[in-house]
Amino acid sequence: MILRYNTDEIDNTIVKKLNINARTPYTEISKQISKEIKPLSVGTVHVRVKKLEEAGIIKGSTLIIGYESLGFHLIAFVGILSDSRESQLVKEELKKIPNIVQLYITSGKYNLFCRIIARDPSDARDVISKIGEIKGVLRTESTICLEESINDENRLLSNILQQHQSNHLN
Amino acid sequence: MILRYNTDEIDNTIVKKLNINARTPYTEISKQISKEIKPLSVGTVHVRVKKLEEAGIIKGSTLIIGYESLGFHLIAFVGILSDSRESQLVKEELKKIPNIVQLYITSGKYNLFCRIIARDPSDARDVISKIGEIKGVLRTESTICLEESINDENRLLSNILQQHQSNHLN
DNA sequence: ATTGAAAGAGTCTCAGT
DNA sequence: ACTGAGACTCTTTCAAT
Repeated sequence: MILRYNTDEIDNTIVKKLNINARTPYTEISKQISKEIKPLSVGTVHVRVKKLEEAGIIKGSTLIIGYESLGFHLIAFVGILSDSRESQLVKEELKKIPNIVQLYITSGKYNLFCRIIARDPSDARDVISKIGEIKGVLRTESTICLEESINDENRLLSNILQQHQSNHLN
Repeated sequence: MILRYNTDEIDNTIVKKLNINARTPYTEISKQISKEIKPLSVGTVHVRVKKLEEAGIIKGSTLIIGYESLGFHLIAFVGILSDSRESQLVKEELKKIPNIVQLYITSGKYNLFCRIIARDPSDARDVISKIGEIKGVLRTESTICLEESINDENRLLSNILQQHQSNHLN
């Protein structure tokens, strides 16, 4: 259940700092906010983080992994056209492929659209073939990435939070 | 500088646990590995995390943000065809749009390919118009997402790490 | 590379405001 | 909603192995 919640400048600062480093100690957040905005105790930082979690704004924390360091150098986008009667089945088969890191049901040219991470062009070809061989998949169209310019899901965050309040939802 | 580094089962377990929750205490990781694999002190967990960071495998940690809770309900992929002589300029202009959370230079049908997060269809339309109005952009093609099935950059991780070693790089 | 210990730092809760 | 204090837990370093 997502609760209504209006964020203020203090929440925004907390989220921004934790977004840069999820292990930032709350004591340090408290110190910095006390200096930059207004005096704030550690206990309050703690309570605020809890509320942001309860509101569904902070869903958790995770590592930023260097896939390059692990030998994965290739990213591609794959549009999939599938038999609409088989779409549920196709989706389940796609979920079995670990290289698919994003998968969306889409409107427009394709029914499904995904982003894959692969070791190299040959590995990518294997993954794309595997997608093409799924029963119900009619056609795929791939876009190979040559260079990553932006990859940061939370890039929007500082812009949203500059508005000093979140939307009201239920 | 990325160093050569071979991960073992212990590194893999550390990465997996931190990936699920970046704030997992090292003491707890140490306890769990001691139970599941072999006795391991907290100090060693600490040293191993540091090495994984130095090797570029752990690049940092971040929050998982609930964009739905913040009023952002729409994801779209946008393929961009641009005048190749202006591509550097187009890229710089695209970087100014905060809704673009992924941006790649690509080969194939498009020169550039991006993924955007927007509040709603009308907001998405504004973002896509803004992209289309950039000098040097010839054409865009959008794919609107109806449903998110997978969105987890680190989904690959458990599969890679099951192999119990990383690739050798420099 | 790993340990165990120790000092310092951080977490988390709660009674009081 | 915030604070400050207290008990507990975690981090981080390091000499020893």
